[in-house]
This record gives sequence, C-alpha cells and structure tokens, in this order.
Amino acid sequence: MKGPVRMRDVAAAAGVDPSVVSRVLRDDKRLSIRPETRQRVLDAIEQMGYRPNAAARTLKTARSMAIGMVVTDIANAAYTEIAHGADARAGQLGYVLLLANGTIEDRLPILHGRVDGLLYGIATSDSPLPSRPLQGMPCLLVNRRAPELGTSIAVDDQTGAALATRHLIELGHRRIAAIVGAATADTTRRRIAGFTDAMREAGLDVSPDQLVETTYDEEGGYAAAVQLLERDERPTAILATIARPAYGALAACNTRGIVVPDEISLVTFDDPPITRYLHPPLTAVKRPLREMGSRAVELLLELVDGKPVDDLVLENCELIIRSSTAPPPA
Amino acid sequence: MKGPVRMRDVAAAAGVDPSVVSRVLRDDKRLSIRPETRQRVLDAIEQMGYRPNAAARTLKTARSMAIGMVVTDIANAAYTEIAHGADARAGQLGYVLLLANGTIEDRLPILHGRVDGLLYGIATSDSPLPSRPLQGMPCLLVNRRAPELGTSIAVDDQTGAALATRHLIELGHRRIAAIVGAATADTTRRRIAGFTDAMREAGLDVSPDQLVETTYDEEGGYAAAVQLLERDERPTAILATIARPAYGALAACNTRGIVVPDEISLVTFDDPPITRYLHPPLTAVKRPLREMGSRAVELLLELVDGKPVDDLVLENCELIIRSSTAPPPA
DNA sequence: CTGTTAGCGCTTTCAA
DNA sequence: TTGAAAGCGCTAACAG
Repeated sequence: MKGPVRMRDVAAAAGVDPSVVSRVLRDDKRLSIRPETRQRVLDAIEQMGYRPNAAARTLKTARSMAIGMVVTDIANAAYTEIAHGADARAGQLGYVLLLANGTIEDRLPILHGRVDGLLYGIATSDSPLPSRPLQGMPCLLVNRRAPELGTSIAVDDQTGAALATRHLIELGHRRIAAIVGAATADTTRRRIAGFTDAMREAGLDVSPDQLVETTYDEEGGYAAAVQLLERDERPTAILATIARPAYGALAACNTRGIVVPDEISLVTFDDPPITRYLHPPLTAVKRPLREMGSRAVELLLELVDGKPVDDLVLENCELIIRSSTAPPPA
Repeated sequence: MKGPVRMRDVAAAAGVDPSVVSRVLRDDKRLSIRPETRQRVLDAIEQMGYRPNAAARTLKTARSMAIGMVVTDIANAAYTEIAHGADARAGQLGYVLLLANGTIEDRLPILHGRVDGLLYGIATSDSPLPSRPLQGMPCLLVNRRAPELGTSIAVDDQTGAALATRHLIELGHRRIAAIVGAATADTTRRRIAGFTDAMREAGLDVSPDQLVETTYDEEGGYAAAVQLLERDERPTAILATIARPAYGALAACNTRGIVVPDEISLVTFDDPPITRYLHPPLTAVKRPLREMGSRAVELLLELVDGKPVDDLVLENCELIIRSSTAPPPA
C-alpha cells in the first residue's frame, strides 16, 4: 500500500461514491442511507485506518476548525495557563488550538490558511506591533489592552493590585514598595494605578521611589529587591506585581537573612503550583488565567463569525493569603 | 473588497498569469522573468497584502511545512524547553512548529494533513499508547524510549543520575535516598539505574527503602521527603530525580526547619531559572533539553523524507553545583 | 519570457 | 437511496 488512504479508496472498498463517504463522515442530515451501506462505509474507514485530510477539507470549506495562539515566550507560565484554558474551551467547541512561538507579525503569514483565527499575546506595549492590521485574519489580543490593535481580553489588574495593597495596609504596613514591569506596558500602568488607589484610600502618598522597575525574570526582581532592602528607610512590605521577579525578590530577602514575613512582607502576582512551596509560601494575587483563555476562544470565534465583539475585562482577581504577609515589625 | 486576496487577484492586478505569481513567490530557479515584471508582481503582493493560502499549498504539494508537537501537559517546563529548541530548529529549516495539548491518539486524526510529522511526549509508559501505530504519519517519541512505539530521542538519564550521586558520595554522603517517578516510566528505571550504579561503584548497597516514589508535582515530592525525614535513620542526602517534586522536597525540609545543606543535601533534575533562586539555590542535573528539541526536529524530518532513523540518546547531562549540597553533618 | 492545463482530496449541489 | 460534477486556491509540467 502506497501513500495515505484517501476517501476514494474507502469509497471503492465500500462500493459507494466518495461523496457518500463524505456525507457519512460528516453526519449529513439530508443523507438517507441504508444502515447496511453506512455500516459498510464505516467498516471500510475503520479497517483501512482512513483519516480525512485536513488541508483538503480546509481548502474546500474555507474553515480549518483550528485556532492559533501565538505567544512570544512559550515558557511563560501565565501564557501556558491561558493556553490551557483556551485549549479546553476550543476542544469543547470542536476546534483545535495550535500554539506557536514568536510574534504575531512573524507567524501570521505562516498561519494564514491554517487557522480560522488567532489569539496573541505581546510582551510589552513597545514590542513591534502588527503594522498592517492582520490582513483579514480575525485576531484577539490576550492579556493586555491596546485599543489601537483591535479587540482584546484582559483581567482587571488594577483591582488585583489594589486588593493586595489593601491587604498589606490592613496588616498595618505604611511603607510599601512595588516592583513593577516596563513602564510602556499597559499592565504595568494598571497595576500601578491599583497600588496607588489603595494607598490613597488609606491616606498614604505614593512617591516615585516606591516604584521600582524590573525586567520580567527572577534576576530583575532580585536586583529590584536588593535596591529596596539597602535603603535607609527600608519598606516593610513589597508588592511584586510579576511572578518571576517576585521569586527573585524573595531570594534577595532570604539570601540577606531578612526573614519573610517577620521583617518584611511580600506579595506576588499569579499562582502557579510553586508559589505555595516557596519559603515561605507566598501570598498571591490570583488572576483568572484559565478563564481568560476560555473566554478568549469564545470571543475569537464570534469574531470569526463576523460578529462584533467588545473588549472584555475579567473582574475576578482573587487574593490568596499565605505566610509571606504579616504585620510589620514593631 | 470581499474575502481574502487570492493569487489570481494579484495576478490580475499585476497583469500576469497566476502561475507566474506562484513562481515568483517560490523563487523558482527555472523561471526567467524580466526584473520589471517581477517587481510589478512583488508590488501587487505587497500592496494588496496577499498571503498565500497554506491549505491550498499543502493540498497541492502534499507538504505542509509544519511539524506538530503533542504534549500531555503544556505547562510542564521540561516540554516547553524541548519545544523551544524544536521551534528554533524548525524555523531554521523552514518549518513551523505547532504545539498541541493532549495525547497523540487524540490529536493524530486532527493533525493529519496539517503537519508533515509529529513529535510527541508521553507522561508515563503506562499511559495509553497509540494502538494503530500512527497511520503513516512520521512520528518521533521525545524524552523517553519505547522500542515498541518506534523511533525516539532521549537523554542519558542514567549517567545524569550517576553524576549527581557521585557528587554526593564525594562529599562524604553514605545514606542517600532517591525520590523517583512512576515505576512504569522508563525514565524512572534509567535514573534508578544511574543512582544504583554510582552507589555500587562506591561499595554502597541500595535497599528498596532508599527509593521513594512520587507523583510528578510538588505535593508528591513534599510527601516523599516527609516520609524520608521522619525515619529513624534519616538520609543525609536526597536525590530528587524530578524537578517539581524536588521543590516539594525542599519545602518539606524548610518547613520542618531542617537546614539545607547543613543537615541534609538535595539535588534536583533540570534547571529552569527558578532553580537558582530557591532557598537555597539547588544543585541540579541539567539535561540538554533544548538540544533534544532541535535534534528531534532533525530526526523527524529525516523520517518525513523516508530515511531510516536510529534512536538517539544525548549523552551530555551536566551537573550544576550550587549551595544545596555539602558534606554531611558530622 | 510567460501562459495553459491538469489536478491535489475533499464537500456540496443537483440529478438520477 | 445513491452518483455525477464542479471547484476550493494553489503548483508544476509543459507549451508557446
């Protein structure tokens, strides 16, 4: 036997026309077929191990039943979490989710004709944006808002950051610092806004030096924390608004023998399993990332159907209190 | 303008035949064309934002120029690392890597006709195996060996585990325990073999109770470590042969106030960034995961070309010594 | 130097 | 209850 089994081979084996096989396969309502004939077809399919060719079907129907997700860093836990949610929902709706690494600009040409729509994340708002907006491919920006780029889905980072900040204030902290991402990212702006809101609510001022910028890795958070810890008036609490820098910040405290939470409190963003196995387990703002993935798929498919879709912001950030936060030292 | 731009639209705009556009696009050597005509074509493509339809091209050429990678857990850091390496290499070779979540059995039908070949990982060797072996789709098993499943690529876990064990022995440890994965996984067998080899080399016996089985998450490692720590003759060193359980084991020590490495040494497998930001930073067996991804792509493409391919085992595991290992307490 | 032509494997309308 | 036929958008061999 040479080459893959085609529909016509199955048809020949079952003694019917290829179109009949097609309709059996697709469960065509308008097909009336004798049970025995249908069974012959099904048997032939099974026995020959026939698999429909997706390319041919896609070409014919102009629908691939696949959606793509492009992320710049496939190792980023937040995005794999989103992808998880997206994958599950896509499956329920009869679609496959295909994940590709890279920028949407790079991947768009390659994905064109392979997927019906695209979910994409961008690292910071100053990363290169799709210039010619996405050429007829329905696209949804995930985890970030950017009106100029079209529809997006994001979580309410502002409320999330405020939640954490209020928790620290309620514990009695006054000197609170925040470790934040690139100033150009809108997530950074929103998290800073949440932090500032909560501080102001409590009658506390936020001066620029309470905000320390970090890169998106552990190293950046470590450096940022060191800078804070070396100050004359060391903060009694740190809100690390990004996960990996939060781990770096924790390491900085541990390395210098500054006991968390006795001497300083620490809050992180996001809640992968490792969070509760750190030393100490970290209090965290848990963003609804899976839900973001599943809602993203729903919105994208509306877009694919040509329906108008509004930006969506998920409100339900949650604060998970663990042992990295406590009242400030006396 | 309705619908996507097709090749014939470009051709019409440039005043040439579609086949000319095709050949310009593919850089056909045998095409002789006046520079000005080529430029007209290129301009039309650019100006109309034309993107070739992958489905049509795939159907015609019977090559999708995509390879798939199916992993059961997209959040597993080892697989995202492998995917990273695979993606980079695929890109160099003119392919896209598409990542899908699930088992190969589930995904194979859906991917058929979308990709030219498939990389896949399986969780443990007792997870359901593809019964009808993959129906003409070139497949390569990644990160595990399983002769009955066809060609595979893996790392030399045995040497890796031996490397770590010898390090502990050289530090003076004698009572060493290992936390290991499911007995059915061949990686588990190989790591146990490496551990045992190194112990025997040093004239040390390995009794079954020095091997504690864990699930593949932090919780399992935590539980396994607790069990070890509560023994009358507590081990002075633990080789945790899986990353997430290793973090759990560390947490167990930290929680109970058992100081690593002063009171007990700990070695982990794999070396994601977090490893050196834990408390203390962990000594680790670093497997060449990226390389595994890139070599996997190379092998798979040989398979796609119908060439025979032997199983490959990468030898170059590396021991990264950090501060979680030290001589045993006196 | 450029156009014609015949499909790739499948779906779907229409006819028998 | 089933078959015939056209064509999705593209490529590649061959003609001109």
